[in-house]
Amino acid sequence: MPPTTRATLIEVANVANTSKTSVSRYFGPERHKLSPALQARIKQAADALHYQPNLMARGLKGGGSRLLGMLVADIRNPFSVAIVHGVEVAARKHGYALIVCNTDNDPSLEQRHLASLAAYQVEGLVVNAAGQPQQLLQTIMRSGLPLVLIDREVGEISAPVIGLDNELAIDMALNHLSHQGYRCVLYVSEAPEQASARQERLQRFQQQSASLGLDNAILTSLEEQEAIPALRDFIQKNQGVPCAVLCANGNATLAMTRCFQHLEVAIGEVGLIGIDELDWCELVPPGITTLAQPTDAIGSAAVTYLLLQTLPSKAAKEVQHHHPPVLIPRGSTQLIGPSAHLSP
Amino acid sequence: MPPTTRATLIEVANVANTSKTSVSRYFGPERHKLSPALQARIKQAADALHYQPNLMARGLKGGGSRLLGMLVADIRNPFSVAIVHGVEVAARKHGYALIVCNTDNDPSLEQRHLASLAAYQVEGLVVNAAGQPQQLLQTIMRSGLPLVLIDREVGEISAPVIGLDNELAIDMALNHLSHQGYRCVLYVSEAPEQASARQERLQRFQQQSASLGLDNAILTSLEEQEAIPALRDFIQKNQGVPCAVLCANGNATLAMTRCFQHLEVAIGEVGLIGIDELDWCELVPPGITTLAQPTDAIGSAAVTYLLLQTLPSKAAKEVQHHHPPVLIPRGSTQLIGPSAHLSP
DNA sequence: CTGTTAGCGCTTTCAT
DNA sequence: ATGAAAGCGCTAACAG
Repeated sequence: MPPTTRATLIEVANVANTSKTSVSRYFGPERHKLSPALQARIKQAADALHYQPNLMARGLKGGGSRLLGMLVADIRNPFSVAIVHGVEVAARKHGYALIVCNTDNDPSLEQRHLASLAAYQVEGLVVNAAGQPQQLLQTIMRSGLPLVLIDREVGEISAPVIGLDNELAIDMALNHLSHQGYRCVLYVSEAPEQASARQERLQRFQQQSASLGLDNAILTSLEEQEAIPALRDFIQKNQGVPCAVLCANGNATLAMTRCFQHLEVAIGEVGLIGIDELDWCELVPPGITTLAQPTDAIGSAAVTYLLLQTLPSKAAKEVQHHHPPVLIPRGSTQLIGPSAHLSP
Repeated sequence: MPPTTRATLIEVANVANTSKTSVSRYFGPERHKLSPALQARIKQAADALHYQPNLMARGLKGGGSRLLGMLVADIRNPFSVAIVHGVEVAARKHGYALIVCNTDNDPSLEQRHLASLAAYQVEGLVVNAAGQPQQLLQTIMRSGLPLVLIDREVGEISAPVIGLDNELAIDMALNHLSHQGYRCVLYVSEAPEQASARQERLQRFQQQSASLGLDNAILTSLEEQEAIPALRDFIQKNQGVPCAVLCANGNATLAMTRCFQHLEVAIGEVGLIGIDELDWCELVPPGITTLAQPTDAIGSAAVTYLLLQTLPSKAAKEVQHHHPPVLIPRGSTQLIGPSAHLSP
């Protein structure tokens, strides 16, 4: 028994006593052009040999690889995973398999992954960038490979960016906080350089908190050494005023929850709301209010967009780029205790 | 500018005024056999054309696809993701890319994915099974494709199963609980049929809890309708005796944490320990004790094992199959309050 | 060192 | 309705 031996078209053809062409037709979209008799013979032979068409070889000729590629900045981030899941489901629905590369936020790894995805002849690329691989993406786009960016722009790249409606998200958060009676809010985000979504959120926060008449402060580090004193100062400076913290993403929510606990600040008394819904947000008493991202919709939109580019050059502008979040109110933005449970 | 046009070996050869072979050599492991002058010419031509070798075509001849395939039962489970990450890192280290398929615990999807992974000519398969795709795996193995199972056996398949040392994990949990003063423990697991790891853990629990002289009870459902009354009854029946709950995996920990909160049972007073470390375990007061799985080690072992099978038929039995967990003690197994902080 | 010549497994005209 | 033959982009002997 030889080591790695998969049956080939030819072997099937021989066993079925016919030609390569017919077997090929049998496994392609032209099966109906074969006589029932031949079909039966081929089926039998193929089954007997456990034949599986070799997609690599198929891709080589004309057929295309039926592969989509995806680059993720951090696969251990639940948000990223949710997006991957969305993309994968959508890809499958269209008959594509997905090859996922995780860059662990390493720009050089990102470059290498990008190169190898191209090398694998993927027919489309979904990129959640860690760094700013402009050059590579530029040449990739020029080569005609459909490209979609998730969540983050990359330099001047003119590919569509699909993701959360960041402005809406900030507005919803701020309105909620304001409506719940908080008058002053600390915005917490990772360093916003290099990530357009972070910039958009931050900027909108600055505009809107002002126009809503909310006092505001900003923290752009999640390091405990910075975050803990920042939170403490924020609360002290605003004694008597109902304060809240708005976390720009799941990581920020995690970090700030730790800070609250470290400082023994009562969650809710000082409000806490975060973008990104996480398993545990309902578990940390009294429950953390979140804005959930519609990850499946985003993933699906990404794939739809890619595939549209493949087709005859439809304008393809019908794909939604900015997806609205869903507010999940919990105790962490309940200023007055368990009353007023029915906030809008 | 034609749509999807990647440069080919031949074009590079033409531009560089040389032959296919030389260009091929340049991109293969024999670059050093080319004169510096030729190398320079080729490099220049390749750069100018943005040439990327086509891995599909390469794989077709002899080279192999340099692809590993992985099947995951539930990609949204943090444990699975951690394993994927481990496998991916290890694969990359050996020069392989990883194509990940998520089955969403759907056996029929699992079948289809398995087939397409084979079709993509992956050189090895890491499978975290959802169902029991024995037949397919059987024929896949017979075809000579290296196969490794993660965490769960599949029927009679004789592939190695790599994962946690389940018996050790249960022993560690029970010893810890016992040492902390708990005398009676409820074991919570999802339905153990179909998943060998669950069976092993459950069985070991039954043996060891008995031999340690601990009272025990078992719950094999995470549904609130069953779990809440079960937990309540368990506590009531053992009033006066220090009770604890042992969760067989992350899902169980999540579910039971909800139950504790629902019933307003104080975590710690009734102990709580779970297999699988999760982000939020330190956040739910007073912190939930866990046994962390060494996911990177498991992923790495899986890849190592696959690759060993590829090589000359070394016995390859040196790969570790059962990996020890790491105990992370927290407040949830602190029976007496914040004293005795230095448990072993 | 470099080029020539066969294919790899499959699809696809173009005949029959 | 079926088959023969010509590649797809690349690697791998085998000459020079």
